[in-house]
Amino acid sequence: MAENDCRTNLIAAAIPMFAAKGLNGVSVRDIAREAGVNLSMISYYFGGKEGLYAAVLTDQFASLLKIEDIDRMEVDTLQKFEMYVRAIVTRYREYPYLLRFYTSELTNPTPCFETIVKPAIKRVIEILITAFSKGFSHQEFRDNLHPVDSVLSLAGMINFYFLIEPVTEGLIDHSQNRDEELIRHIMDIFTRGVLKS
Amino acid sequence: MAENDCRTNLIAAAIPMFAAKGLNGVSVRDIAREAGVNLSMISYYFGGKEGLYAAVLTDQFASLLKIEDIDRMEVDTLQKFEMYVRAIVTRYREYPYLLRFYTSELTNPTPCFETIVKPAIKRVIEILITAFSKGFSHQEFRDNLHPVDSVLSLAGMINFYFLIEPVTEGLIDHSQNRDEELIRHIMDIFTRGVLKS
DNA sequence: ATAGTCCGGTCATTCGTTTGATTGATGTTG
DNA sequence: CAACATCAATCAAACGAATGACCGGACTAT
Repeated sequence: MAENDCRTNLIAAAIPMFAAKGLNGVSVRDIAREAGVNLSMISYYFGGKEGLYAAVLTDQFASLLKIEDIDRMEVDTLQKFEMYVRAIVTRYREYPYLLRFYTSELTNPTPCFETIVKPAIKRVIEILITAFSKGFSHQEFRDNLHPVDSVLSLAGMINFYFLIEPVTEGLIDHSQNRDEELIRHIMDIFTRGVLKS
Repeated sequence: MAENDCRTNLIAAAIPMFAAKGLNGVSVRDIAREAGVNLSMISYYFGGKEGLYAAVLTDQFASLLKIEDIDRMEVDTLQKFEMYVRAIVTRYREYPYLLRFYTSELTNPTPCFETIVKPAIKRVIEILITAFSKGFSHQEFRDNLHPVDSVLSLAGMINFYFLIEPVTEGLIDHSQNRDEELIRHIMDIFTRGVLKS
């Protein structure tokens, strides 16, 4: 049997459960049963329920840092923004539960917020601000734009689209088929919104 | 003694507690203690913990329906969008915990989501879509825009700004002083983003 | 009096954690 | 080679604490 099987099974089982109901909405017994593993393995491998939750969050948010790559690329500002939007969409498709942890921690923060979630999100926002400021100093954007507001507008458009899905599932097709159209749409509005004339 | 004092105190105490930690993150004993009220009053007035939570959500989301007014006003489409953004900002200032319930239910839905939260949010989105479609048929907006995507972009910009506050509090001033600048900024990007050339 | 309101106390569950025993694989020693 | 020791991994069982719900009685104002 593969080593660390218990550990792996526990994390795999915990991800969708914590994502759906939050840290306090799931019991360790439910997780252990779902993982097909003995209850005490949670304390054994993770030091307790919160440790398992922290391991899940670490796993999920590690993927977000692929966005670091954008910071190092030699492309123009608007291309960087499109790469960001594309990266977010890709992340949420690869990690269907990431956004749940993202917003759950923003709304009902646990001790993991300060240590895991906030640094990861902050890093992404800072990368966007840096990109915007560079374009701004090159006079690409309108003078009266505020870098943080502008960047948060873009981030809001793409993140909110996924967040609001439980409400809009009857109004619009949220499948992967439409991702390209969505990206084009958001970049279209944002580009015309910030570019000069 | 004021009538319904217990009931009122319980709701008032429960709002910030449920908002901060979610339905499962708070115990009825904590709420009762904070309200200065006997524990059994929760069952007496609300039939249990979930009943109290439902009462809190009903109270919070009732305020959102003031946005219905926008639907009936005889102003042009872009003005309606600005009224929406203004209404959202005003709601979040008057009800500092509304957004927490909003996103908490979107992320970790309770039985209240289908009955209280989803209908309220859906109604607001439909009002925006109606407004957009009207402007669209009047050829105000660019042809290749999708009504739902466009409307969600606007809603995303303003809602995400407040949602992300715990991360950006060091980067930008989130006080009420800057609300007008924020509204102008978002409307600026959105207007240029959707209007014809 | 009596209906509405409030309270202390208690119920059965469920919670997260811990214990002590057992397993099986590996290494060590005579 | 055989007997023993060591170790991490796993298990069933149990722990005490906390949970949400509820009961019967007491208070209060009409």
